Amino acid sequence: MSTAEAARRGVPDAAVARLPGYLRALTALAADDVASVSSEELAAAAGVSSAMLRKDLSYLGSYGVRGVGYDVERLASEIAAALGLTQDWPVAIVGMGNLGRALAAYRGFAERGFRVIALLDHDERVVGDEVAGETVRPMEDLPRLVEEQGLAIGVIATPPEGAQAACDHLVAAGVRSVLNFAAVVLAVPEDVTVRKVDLSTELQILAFHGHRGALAEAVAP
Amino acid sequence: MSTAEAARRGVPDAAVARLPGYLRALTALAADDVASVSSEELAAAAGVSSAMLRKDLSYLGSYGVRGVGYDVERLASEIAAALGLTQDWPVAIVGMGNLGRALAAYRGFAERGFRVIALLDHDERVVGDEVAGETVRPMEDLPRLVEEQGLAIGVIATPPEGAQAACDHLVAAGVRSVLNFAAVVLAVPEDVTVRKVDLSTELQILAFHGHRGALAEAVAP
DNA sequence: GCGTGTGAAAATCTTCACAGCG
DNA sequence: CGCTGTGAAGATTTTCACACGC
Repeated sequence: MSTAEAARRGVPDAAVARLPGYLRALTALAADDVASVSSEELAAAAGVSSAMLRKDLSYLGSYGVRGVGYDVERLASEIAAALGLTQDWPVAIVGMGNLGRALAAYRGFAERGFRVIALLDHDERVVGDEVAGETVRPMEDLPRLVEEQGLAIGVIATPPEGAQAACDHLVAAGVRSVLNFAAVVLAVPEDVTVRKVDLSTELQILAFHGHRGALAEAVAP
Repeated sequence: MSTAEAARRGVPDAAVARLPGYLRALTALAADDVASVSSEELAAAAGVSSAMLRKDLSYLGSYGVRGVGYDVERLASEIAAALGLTQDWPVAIVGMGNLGRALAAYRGFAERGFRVIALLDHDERVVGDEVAGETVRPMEDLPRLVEEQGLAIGVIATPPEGAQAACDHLVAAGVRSVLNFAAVVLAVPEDVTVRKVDLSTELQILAFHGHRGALAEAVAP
């Protein structure tokens, strides 16, 4: 089974969400010149069970050697291929407030082919500003960025009120992948994928667990 | 069934993860002076199905009225109680690099009882700096922050290399909830809850879907 | 009548455990 | 022999559909 075939079939969402973790662990191993790794070792490095790791990898194909393990380089490139990281992913950040500026300065994008090609804001008072060495552009530039530079991913870092409008602009221009940092639910056509990153939600989930732990302790100390 | 009882029993993790979304939608409705809402309406606002919303709420108790819907204020306070948001949650941010500084300046924490009470860094050249109006403290202050100020949540914004050490410091001081922005898997005792926020993982998942969409199109246009 | 609350069914995800292959 | 790959079992999550109570 080729990687392309595997990708075309259904790799379960839960498995896809773990692939970046495996890839990171493999990259770290490769940097330490480790050539081969067992499912047990790799699973430990990625923080999952070995059974789950093997099952996840089986959705991509059979890239291990029984009785031996996985070739680190080989497996890393298979996972990268499955995730679509052999191509370039031009990214635009929309919304140049506190968060947008922090993201623009963040170097984490550069890895793995995610290239920030534009910073945008709908506020004409912000357009033209210099942020992280780039000039902030108006939203009207989006269609050209998609057509001429293959813009594929939009990052929304606007205040909640402006997020849906920003998203609509991105979608209208042809962007089909959106990473949303704003605390709102975005409405999009079904061929558009949205993922949400929300600090406040994460803190509230932590609060639940902290709270629950305290309760459990009070009941059965 | 009281909220405390419900919290003590198992609310499924998947349901807990959605409660903050419901709470946000309810807060928005309350701000618009909406007094009552149906599961259909609230579900739409939170981006889930109405069946799922009702099931999730049923884990907390029966706070709706058949044939009518939910009282917005009442439901909001029940969910807040279930999440443990009636108490204060002092937060410390560890790591004053780019990301840590952005988080320190971010106002989103202030909501819902999450109060940033300290900014820390292990680098003595950074300790003493002024960030967002606060003086950066050394890691050694952690035990005192836990004892004297009830520090409950640690946010790790260090580079990957320093994340495990930062986490160990937090755990040793008695913090049992950690929000990890560093791209590593943290090892913690099992009574500590860790949640991870990772830009790079999210982008890779988006790449998978973008890639997959393109493949599907190539096969069956 | 209407919309909640909930058993039961369906779908999805995780773990188990071992056959199979190098 | 050792470790992968995988059916089958088990657990969890989501959806369905309708009884129930205001």
